[in-house]
Amino acid sequence: MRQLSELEGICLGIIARHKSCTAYRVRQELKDSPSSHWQASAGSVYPLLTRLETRQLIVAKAARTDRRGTRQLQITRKGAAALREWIRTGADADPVSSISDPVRSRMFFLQSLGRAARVRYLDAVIERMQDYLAETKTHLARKRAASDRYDYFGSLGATMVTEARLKWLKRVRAELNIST
Amino acid sequence: MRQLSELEGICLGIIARHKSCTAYRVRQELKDSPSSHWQASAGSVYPLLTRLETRQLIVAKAARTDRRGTRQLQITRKGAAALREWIRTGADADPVSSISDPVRSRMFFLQSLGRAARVRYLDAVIERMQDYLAETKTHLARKRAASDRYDYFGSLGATMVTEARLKWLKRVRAELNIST
DNA sequence: CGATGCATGTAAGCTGTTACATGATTGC
DNA sequence: GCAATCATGTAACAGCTTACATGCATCG
Repeated sequence: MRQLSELEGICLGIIARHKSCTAYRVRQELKDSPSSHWQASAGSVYPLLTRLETRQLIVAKAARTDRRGTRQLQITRKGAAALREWIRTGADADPVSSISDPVRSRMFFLQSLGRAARVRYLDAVIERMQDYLAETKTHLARKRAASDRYDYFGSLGATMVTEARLKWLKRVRAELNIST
Repeated sequence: MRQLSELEGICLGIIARHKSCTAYRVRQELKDSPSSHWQASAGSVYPLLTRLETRQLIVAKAARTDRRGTRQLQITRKGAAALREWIRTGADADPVSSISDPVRSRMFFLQSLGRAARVRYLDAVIERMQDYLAETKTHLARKRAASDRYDYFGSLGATMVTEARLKWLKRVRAELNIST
C-alpha cells in the first residue's frame, strides 16, 4: 500500500474529523485555513478523492433527498489505518527538515539587489509578515475558544513560526543598518 | 514575461553568484543545502535550465578543453533583471504566508492516534527535530566564518524557524502531560 | 586500470494548476 | 424570481519524481 501524499493525508484527516462530509466541504476547509498554502482547486481535490475511494480508504453515500448528486464521504477502517500511518511518517527525517520558505530562499540572493532596493524589499516583507502574523493570531484566538485542542496546537505552531520569521527579518534588517 | 517559479529563481540565483558554473554544480549546491527540500533531480534541473536558456535568461559556453560536453552557464542581463524581479515577489502575500510544514499538518489530526501513540509520536518528532536543529547550527557556524553574509542570513532563518518549531513541539508535549 | 566523481540527459508517470462548465438549493 | 452558495466535475497543461542511460576525467 503506497504512502499517502501530503494533500491526501490532509483530506483524509478532514473527512475523519467530520463523521461525514462532502467533497465541497473538504475544499472549503482547506481554503479557510490561513496556514495552508493549498489552493485546493477542484481539479486536485476531486481526482484525489476518487483515488482515495478506489483504494477503499473512503466510501461515498448518496443523499437520497438531494437531486444534485451530493455525496457524503466517510472514512473506512482501512482509511483510518492509513491516516494513522501517514501521521507517523511525520517523524521521518524528510517531513522534519523539508520546510521550504520562499522568503528564506530569496534571502540567499539578496546581494543581487542594489543597497537601497535591498532595504526597501526587507521593509516590504516585514510589513507583510506583520499583517500575516496578526491574521494568524486572530485565527488562533478563535481556535482557542472553540473546537478541539489539536486545531489549537496546529494554529499555535503557525503563529510561533511566523513570529520566528518576523524576528529573523527584523534582525537581518538591523544588521544591514549597522554595517551600511 | 512569465514569473519565475521557486526552483527557477533559486537556480538562476545560484548561477548568478558563481560567475560561471555547470548544471552539475547547480545540482550539487541544491543537494548540499540542508534547508532545502529540493531533491534537484537531474530530471527537473536539466529541463529547467533548458527553459531558462530558451528564455535567454542564461547563456551556455562550451569549454573547449573538455570532450564530455561540459557547458559553463552564465546569467544574462535579462536574466539578472528577472532574478531581481523574482526576489521582489517575495514581498507578495503568497510567499509570506505559504509555508507548509508536514509536521504541523499532521498536528491537526493527532486525535486519530490513541493516547499512548500520540505521546510516542511527539517524542519521536521532538528527537528528530533536535537532531535537525543541531545539523542546522553546524551549517550556520560554517557560514558565519566564510562566505557572504546573505548565505549566513539565510541559514540563520532556517535555524530560528527550527528553534521555534522545536519550542512549539515541546510546549504541546507538556500540555498533553498536564491534562493526561 | 579501476573506482569515484564529474557531467549530461531522457521517458514514463503522477500530481497539481488554471480555466472552463454545469446544475441544484436556499434565503431574501 | 434572482442571487449567493452548495455541489460536482473535466481538459489542457506544467512541473517534478523516479528510474534509466551514457560517457569523460582524475587520482591512486
